[in-house]
Amino acid sequence: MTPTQTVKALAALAHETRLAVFRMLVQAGPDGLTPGAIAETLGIAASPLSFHLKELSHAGLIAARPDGRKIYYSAHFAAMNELVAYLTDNCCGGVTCEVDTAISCGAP
Amino acid sequence: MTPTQTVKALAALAHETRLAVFRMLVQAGPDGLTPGAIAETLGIAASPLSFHLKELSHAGLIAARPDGRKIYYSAHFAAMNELVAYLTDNCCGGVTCEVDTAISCGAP
DNA sequence: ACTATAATTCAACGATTATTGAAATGATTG
DNA sequence: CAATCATTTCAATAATCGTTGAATTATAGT
Repeated sequence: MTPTQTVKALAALAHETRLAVFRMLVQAGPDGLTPGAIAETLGIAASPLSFHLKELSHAGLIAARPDGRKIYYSAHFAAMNELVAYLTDNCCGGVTCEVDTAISCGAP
Repeated sequence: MTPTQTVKALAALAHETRLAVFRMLVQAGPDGLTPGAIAETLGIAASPLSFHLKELSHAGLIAARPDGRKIYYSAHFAAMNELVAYLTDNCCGGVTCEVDTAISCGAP
């Protein structure tokens, strides 16, 4: 993961609505949720949600899976994992520092 | 950690220079680094670095420890830990999902 | 006290980002 | 094929963020 990609991902999460959306998707698991369901739960309009989903998608943090006229968005757990790993990489120079950032979600 | 605090922390990290600074401090460990050392390594001017250090500090991600006319900045590992925990909280609804986000840095 | 060093502060300009509501796309249903 | 539902796109406005360079504080050494 390049610094630029990491900055993109962090910027995507650095917004109250998008952070809430991402957490919803993380908690929802691999099946994901539709924009309609998210909008209803968070009480926001469809238009801004679509904008935020695109931001998260662009940052590689979520994936879209069309199904009929619905679209299921789900968290991209590998990307989340890499993001965390990037932040904690070579923590304390690798000395006197135990880091465990393994995150295993979704696919077995 | 509140959503607002989390957004602040993520926004602080969502910048190329600040991300590089934070990673330097994470790798440097509890002793930290001075702005002078950071500025020289990253090849940036003192003024913008000071601005970015303040941002990181405001977000609670780093701490300042004055020593004479130098100031040592160090990563606040607990905050990093909480940030990661917030992102992965209740991952997949806690079902069929193994998450381990323990990060132990600094003090033995 | 005087000078040099370490770091911060300030104001102003330019650039990026978020929000709004209306209109458009695309796919099912009757 | 027309109606409807889910979602996206668009343009304009408002708000926020980052950079610059000069001026400022505070400490250390002579």
